Amino acid sequence: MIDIMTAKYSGEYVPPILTVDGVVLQLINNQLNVLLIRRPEEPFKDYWALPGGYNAQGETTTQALNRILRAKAGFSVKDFALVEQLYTFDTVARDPRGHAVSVTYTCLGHNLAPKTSKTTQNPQFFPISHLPKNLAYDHADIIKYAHDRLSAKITYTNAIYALLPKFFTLTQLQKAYEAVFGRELDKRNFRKKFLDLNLIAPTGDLFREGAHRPAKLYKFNKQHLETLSRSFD
Amino acid sequence: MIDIMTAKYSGEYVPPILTVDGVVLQLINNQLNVLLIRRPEEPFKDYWALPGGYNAQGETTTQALNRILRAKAGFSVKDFALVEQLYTFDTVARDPRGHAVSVTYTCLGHNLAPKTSKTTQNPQFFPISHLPKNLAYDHADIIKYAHDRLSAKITYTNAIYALLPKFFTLTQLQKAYEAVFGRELDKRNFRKKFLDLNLIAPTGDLFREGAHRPAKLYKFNKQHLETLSRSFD
DNA sequence: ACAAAAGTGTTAAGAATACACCCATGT
DNA sequence: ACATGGGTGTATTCTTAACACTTTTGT
Repeated sequence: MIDIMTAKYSGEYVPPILTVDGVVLQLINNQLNVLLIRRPEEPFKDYWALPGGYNAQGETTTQALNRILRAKAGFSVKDFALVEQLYTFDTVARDPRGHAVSVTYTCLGHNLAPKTSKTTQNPQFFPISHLPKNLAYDHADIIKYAHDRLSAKITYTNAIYALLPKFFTLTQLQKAYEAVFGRELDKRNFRKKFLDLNLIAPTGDLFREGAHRPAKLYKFNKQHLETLSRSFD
Repeated sequence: MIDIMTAKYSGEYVPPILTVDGVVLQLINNQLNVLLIRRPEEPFKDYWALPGGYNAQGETTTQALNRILRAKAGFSVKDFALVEQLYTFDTVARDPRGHAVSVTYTCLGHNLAPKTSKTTQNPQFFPISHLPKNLAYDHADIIKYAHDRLSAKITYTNAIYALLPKFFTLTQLQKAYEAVFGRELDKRNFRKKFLDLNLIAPTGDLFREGAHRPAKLYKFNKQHLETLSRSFD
C-alpha cells in the first residue's frame, strides 16, 4: 500500500472517481414514483438508472447534483421541496470503469415534470412498486434504501410536506402517508393524531371536485424540515 | 463549467480530494468519550482533530478508515463492535488545501486503548462534555452530529451493545444509556421496559464488587445491529 | 450494625386502536 | 333520490410515568 501522506506531498495522491446520484421521488396518482434515465452508453447501455455523474474538483456534491439533474433530466434542485443526503456508497466492483465512490441524495417534490433537451437521457418516472427489471448497477438497492429512509423520516419529521402541493386536503395527506408506508391508515385516528401535531392549519378555502361534499384545504405551517415532538404512526 | 463526461473520456476528469474521518466513541467512567489526535502539521498544527486522512484510488472508504486509524491511533476497525457511516461533508472552505469531500464514520467499542507507534499522532480520548477548545476544522460540529445520531440510534436499535462489555449488569446498561442521553432514567421503569424488549438474557453469573449485593450479569442475544419493534425511551 | 448498590410492583395518566354513521355536494 | 367522498366521537387496550422500600453483600 502506498504511503498516502507522502504521495500527497510529492504530488502522487490520486483520489478515486467521485460520482453523485439523485433519487428523485414524487407522488403520482397516490403512488410513490422515482425518476430514472435510460443510459445512452456502456456500461449498462440501455438500462434504466438513477441520474448520476461525475463530481469534479471545485464542485460541492450538491453543485454536481444540480448540474447532473439539469443535464440529464432537465431539473434544478430548486424544483425540489427537500433535498437530503442519503448515503455514500463505495465498492470497487460498483462501476466497471474502476473504483468509484458515489454520494447519493434524495430529492422530494410535487408535480415534477422532466424537461427534455439535447442532453437529457429519456427521463421518466416509474412507480416504486413497478420498477423496470433492467436497472443499472445496484440502483434497485439504492431506491429501496431511499424508500425505507423516507418511510422512517415521515414518522418523526414533517417531511411529508415535500411530497404535497402547497394546499391540500386531509385525504390527500393521508393518501401520501399510505403511499410511502405501503399500507392503509384509519381515517379518524389519522386525522385526530395529525391535527394534534399542529403542523398544519386550515386555509379557510374548500376544494371541490366531483359529486360530494367539498374538502377543507390545509397548508403546512413550516415548509422546512422539523423533528416532531411525538412521532407519528 | 467543464463538460464532465467529455473530460472523463479525454482523460481530463479531476476528482476532488477525498478524505475519511473516524469518530471513535467509547464509554470511560460512564462518560461518552471521543478519540482525538494532535495534528503534527499545518493546517491546524497542534490542534486536536478527529483522526482522518486521504482516500486513495483503489481503496474503499472503510479500507481507508482502517489504514488511517491504524497509522494515526493504532486501531484496527476490528477493535470496534460497530462501524457505521455517519455523513459525507463537503465544502470548498473546509480544507485550506482546497476542495475536499470527507466521508465520516462512527466507530463504537469498549475498552479501547490507542497503541502508540512511530506514526501515531498522540491519540487520546476526551469526554464529549469537555472537549479541548482548539479543535481543528469543523470537527466539533461533526462530533456533535455523531453524538445526536447515536442518541437517536440507541432508542430504536440495540446499538448500545457496542458500548458495553460482553457481560454487563443492568446498572451498567442503564448508565450507558444515561451517558449517551445526558440525563438520568428511572431504574424500575428502565428495567421493566428494557427486559420486555428481549434483547438480553441473564448469564447466570454474578458480578461482585464492593460491600453490597452482587448484580446479575447479562449478555446481548445479538451482537449485531437490530431495529427494535417498540422504540425505547 | 452499617453502608452501599441490587432488586422489585402498583397506580394514574396519556396514547393508540378499533369501529359506524351522518354531512354536503353534483348529477 | 342517489352516489360519492368528507367529516366526526367513544370505549378499550396498551404504554408511559411517577414513586419507596426490601435484599444481599463486605467490612
